[in-house]
Order: sequence, then structure tokens, then C-alpha cells
Amino acid sequence: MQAQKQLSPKPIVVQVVLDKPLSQGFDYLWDAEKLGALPEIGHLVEVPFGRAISIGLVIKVSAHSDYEIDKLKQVRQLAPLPALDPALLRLMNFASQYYIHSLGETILPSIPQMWKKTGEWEKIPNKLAVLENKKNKPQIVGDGFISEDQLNPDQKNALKVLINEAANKKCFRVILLQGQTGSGKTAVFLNWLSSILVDPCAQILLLVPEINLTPQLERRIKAYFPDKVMAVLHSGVSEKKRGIAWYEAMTGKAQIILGTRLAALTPMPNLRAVVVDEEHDSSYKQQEGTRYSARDLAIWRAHDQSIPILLSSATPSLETWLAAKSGRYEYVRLDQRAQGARLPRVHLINTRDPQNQFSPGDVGASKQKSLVSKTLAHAISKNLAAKKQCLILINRRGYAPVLSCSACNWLSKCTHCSAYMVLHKAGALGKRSILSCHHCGLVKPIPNFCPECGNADLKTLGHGTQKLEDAIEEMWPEARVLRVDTDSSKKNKGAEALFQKIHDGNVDIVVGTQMIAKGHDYQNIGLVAVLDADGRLYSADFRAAERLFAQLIQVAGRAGRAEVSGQNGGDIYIETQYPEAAVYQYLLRHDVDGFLAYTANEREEAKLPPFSYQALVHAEAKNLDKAIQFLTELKSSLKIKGVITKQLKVYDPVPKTVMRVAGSERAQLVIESDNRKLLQEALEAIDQQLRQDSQGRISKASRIRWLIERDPIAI
DNA sequence: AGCACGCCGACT
DNA sequence: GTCGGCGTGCTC
Repeated sequence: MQAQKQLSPKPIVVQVVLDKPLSQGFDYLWDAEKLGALPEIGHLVEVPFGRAISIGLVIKVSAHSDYEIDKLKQVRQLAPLPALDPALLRLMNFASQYYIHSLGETILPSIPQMWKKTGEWEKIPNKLAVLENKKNKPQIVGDGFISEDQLNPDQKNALKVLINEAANKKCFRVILLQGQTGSGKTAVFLNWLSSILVDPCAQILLLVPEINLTPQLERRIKAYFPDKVMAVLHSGVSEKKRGIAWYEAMTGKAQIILGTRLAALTPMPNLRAVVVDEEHDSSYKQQEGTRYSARDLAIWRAHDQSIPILLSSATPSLETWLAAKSGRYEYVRLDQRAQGARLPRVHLINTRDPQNQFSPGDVGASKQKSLVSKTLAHAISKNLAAKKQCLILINRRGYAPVLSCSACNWLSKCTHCSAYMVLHKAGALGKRSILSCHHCGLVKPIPNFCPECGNADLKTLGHGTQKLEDAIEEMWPEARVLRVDTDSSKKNKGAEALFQKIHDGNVDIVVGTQMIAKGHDYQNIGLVAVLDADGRLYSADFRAAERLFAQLIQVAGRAGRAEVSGQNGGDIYIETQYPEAAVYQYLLRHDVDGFLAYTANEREEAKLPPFSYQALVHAEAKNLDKAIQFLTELKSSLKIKGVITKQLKVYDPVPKTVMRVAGSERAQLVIESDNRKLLQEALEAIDQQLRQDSQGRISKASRIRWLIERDPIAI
């Protein structure tokens, strides 16, 4: 009705997708005069939608619309951005289909917030001009450069394989670079990238896991490429800086794009090579919105654009390792530990063996000492005497995982979730001690009396980092103890400051979660201990052992990093009730390939991934029965339709491990097939069926929120 | 998804 | 008599 002007005989119609679970696009009129440009596929625009104003992406330009043309509204504004390039749009299209999410929901969240503030669009061209003028101040000083001729023979060989004739012509290659921590993988791939960046236009993408991104790596890259522009994209970078980095990547101004999973979706018109560091890391899997795997999408992208991609890891994922073994990927090994650093000695402490435990008769045996085995305590004392740092890991933050009543067995359950509320002592999250639910964030004061029976004697069960910190301080009063976990790094200005303290040698014993192991390379750690390692083995998830193994190998890599001549490799102590378990036995021998071969065998027999492909249908409702019933009905309708065959298995619906979260209850259905295509077709059919009797992602009949997830990492 | 429209229940 | 529950349909 507003396009009532002199309608030219040939209107310009654009189709726009929005960040909504709507599979269709919407048509709008394009007033080239008002918008000051002709439309292109990949343009970011502002459009009226319903009675709101929304942001969308142009995916089609034509002179016709299937909708009544005089009912079309007009595009309100065009972003001051070039159009997203066709290669990126191909990637987005693939991701949208593969992960069963709308195109809009796939593209729009990948665009930095800065570019979606339509009110700012007018001012941006000026701002960019100003920025252009005051640039050229390299804030990062390079450090850690190892030139090609400083590489050890192993590294030189690896590099020779990477830089060959094939590398000169544009072609798709996947290379697994496997080597122990300290074997110098980074130096190898940075030298490889440097051979690609000889082309002044070439862009390279370096993906790193969520927590691994530290100034340390940035400095190192800067040392290799002092004259290149680097764009850094991760959640620690401010909104504005991220927006600018993304823009520099999209316009080709930045040659090096360093970032976490999100960076895999960045437009890079001159992309020539990709590196995925720690390729096995689960943080490459997005767990919200379009649940993509950044590693898998990066491989797809490399294939689509005919460029090489290098996957680097000390403990490759089973998928990658098998592909390399079978010759589907190239396989490059770095088996020598660089510069004479030796592998740490692994010690398994059987906590069921009374010999390893303090007995009441021992001098100074106390409640505190029950947290640490006698064998470990001795090793810590010895290590401290040798003026080395100790790293003690426990995979639970807070003081104690549960509070309980000694009289009536009341436990501190969360009222909204099927989980216990964790006791945090004063000083961790606030000034007062509290109970906190790690699933929904609910915080409660600590009751003085049991809410059930009024008994005043409440006691804690189990222990977390806080309690361990207390115990350690009591056992080694002369030692300087530092706790590193999400809570303590929130209180300080990020984990970085804490890591620096360790670096500077201002700490003797570090207590913390897995987080410590992913931070830095430290120079003076003589001992690493893992308490209650078994915790992760109890999990029902079939990938638990694989994850634990990778974490333990990574942790072990922190010990004895010192590359001082004559240094020992350091010691790693693992407290376990099951020292005979395969994970620990392979770890004892540092036998990564043995463990992977063993795991591959197990998976093949059970026909589990990577010997089959999986997907999940999540369902969330007010109560579990409804969610289960919804999935049961879905399953039986699939059976009737003949979707379920010998080649496509649909399991029975089950409650999720943490069934209740924030007041709603959740169930899931596993779908499995050894045929990728068949699974894909089935998922598309399921999506279509569920959409038919849903609005958005909520079913009409039963008010169930549902979601399809492809290649889940935990089930 | 987000939102308006519309038709039935317990309330100032 | 109305305020508000959430079932239903639409968004170019």
C-alpha cells in the first residue's frame, strides 16, 4: 500500500531470509534510487516484518514474485557492507541443509552484532574512514619465531611433505598432523602457512578451541608474520573489535584470521589454507542455534574451494585418525619431543589400595588429608622441595557438590533441575556462601537448618576446587596456593592474569579444573595430579573414555615442559579406582595410537560412530511424560511411513541425562544409520513432518519444543 | 520466533 | 460485566 508511487513496469524484487525458524524467504521491493545501489545476493538489509522491523539477507534478485506484487513491502535500508561472497553462501546453504536449520538462522547469527545495529549504518562509512587513518600501530609484539632451518629433522620432514608440488596448484587436501605436546606442531604449520602467505593477497584461517586462544599464540603468529594484518575473532574480543576484524576478513584486508569455531563461518574471499588446531576438541561443536561442527564445516569449505586444510592434534579424534590411517587424509607424524624435552612419567594411584591412603595412625592425619592420597601427598612434598610447581586438577568447581542433612538424608536438590546445588564458600562468587545450580544458575542462601526436618547438622558431600584449595593450604602451609577455575577467573580479570602468575613463578601449587591444562605452556611444572579422574568414565556417553584420554594426555603435556638441558620429564599422578581400565593403561605407555586402535575396535563392534552416523531429536516439555509421548508418537509414525528400515535405526525415547533444567523436562530420540544419505533423508522427512504440526519449533498439539541435531558429540 | 486475534473461565 | 488464559494463524 505504500509502494503506491509510479510502479515502474519492471519492479526489482528481492527475496530475504530472516533469523527465524521459517524455511521460506520473503519478497520485498527494492527502490534502487532510495537505497543508492542495485541489489546483490548476499546484501544485508533492514526490512519491515509483521509489525516489527527485522534484519535479513538477500538470497535472490528478480523482477517477479510469487506473492501479490502490490502487497510487497519495501526494503528500508541497505547495510554499508559488500555482499557476502558466493563461496560463503554455498557454505551457509550446505550448513543449513545438513544441520536442518533455516538459512536465515544459519547466516545471520554468524554476522557480528555491530553490523546488525541498523541505527548505526549511516555513521559507519565515516567511522571506517577514521579507523583507516589511525591504523598501523601494531599492538602485539612478536615472540616465539622458529625459522625453517631451526626446525628439528622431524619437523623439517613434516614440512617437506606439506610443501610439495601439490601445494603449488590449487587443490583440496586434508592433512592430519599428529604429534605429542612439545613436538613442535605449531612451528611446522606456521612455517607451512608462511609458504602460502608468500602470495600477498592470500588469506589463511587458523581455528583454535574456545579456551586455548591466548595472547601467547597471537604473539607467536605476529612473530612469523610481522607485516600481515591479523583479524582475531573470539568471544573475548570486544563486540566492536570483532565487528572490525570480521570486516577486515570479508574485504581481504586481513590475511590471517585467527579465531574460535565462529571464525569458520567468516567471509574470506581469498582463503587459501585452513589450520584446525587441537582438531579433536569438543568446543568446535556449536551447542546452540544451528549446531554445527566448525571442524567439519572447515573441511567442507576447503573441499568446496579446492584448498588444503591441516588438522593438528596430539590425540586426534577417532574420525580423523581413521581417515588418516586409511589414506583418505594425508598423515604427517611428529614423534620426537622437540629439543630434548622428555615425556612425563605416568603414575597410577589405586585409591582402593589402603597402602596409598593415610591411616588414622599416620602423623597429622586429618580430615583434610582424605582429599589427597598419601602417595600423592609425598610426591607433592618432594616436588616442592625440588622448587618445582605442582598442578592439581579436579573436575568440579565450588566447595562441595552437595549439601546433605545428617539426620534425614535431605540433599540440596535444585528446584528447577534434576541436579544438585553446589556449595560455594564465601569469596568465590560473592561475599556470602551460597548454593548454586550449575545448570540453571539458581542461587540460594545456605539454610541454617535442614528444610525437611529442621536438624542443624548439615554436612557437605564430596569436594570441589574450593575445598581442595583449603585442604592443600592446610597441608602445605608454607606453599603459595592459587585456584584457577571459572569462578576465580571471573573474580580476577580473566584467566589470563592467573596464568601469568603461574608463569612468573609466584605460585607453588595450582589447584583447578581442566581449564588450567588448556591455558599456557608453563616452564617449571614438575608434577601434575588428577584427582577423581574416574568421574568422567561413569558417564553414559560412549565418547567419555576418548575425551578423558585426550584430556589426560594434554594435562600430561603440562608436566616437564622445561626444555632446560638435563631436566627430567616431570611426573603425572592419576588417582583412580580402576587403574586397570584401558584408558589408563594406554596412558601409562603414552600410547595414543594403541588407545585409538583399541577404541576404534570397540566402536566398530558396537556399530557406533564413526562406524555409523547419528542424529538426535530433542524434546522439551512441562513434564517428562509429554516429551516422551511426543517422541514415541514420532517414532511410530516413522515406522508407519516406512522410514525405519534395516539400515536406519530409531531407538526408544529416553530422558536426557540431566532431565529437568530450569523448570522444563527433556527427552531425546537417537537415530542411527551407517548410510549418511539415508540418515539425511530421514531427518529432512522428520523435520517436514514436525514442522507441519508445529509453529516454529513448538508443536501445536502438545506444546513441545523440539530440535533436530546432526552428529551430536554427547548422547 | 514473535505477535495479534479470538473465544472461554474466575474475578476486581 | 471484564481481565487474561493460551490455541490458531500470519508474517512478503
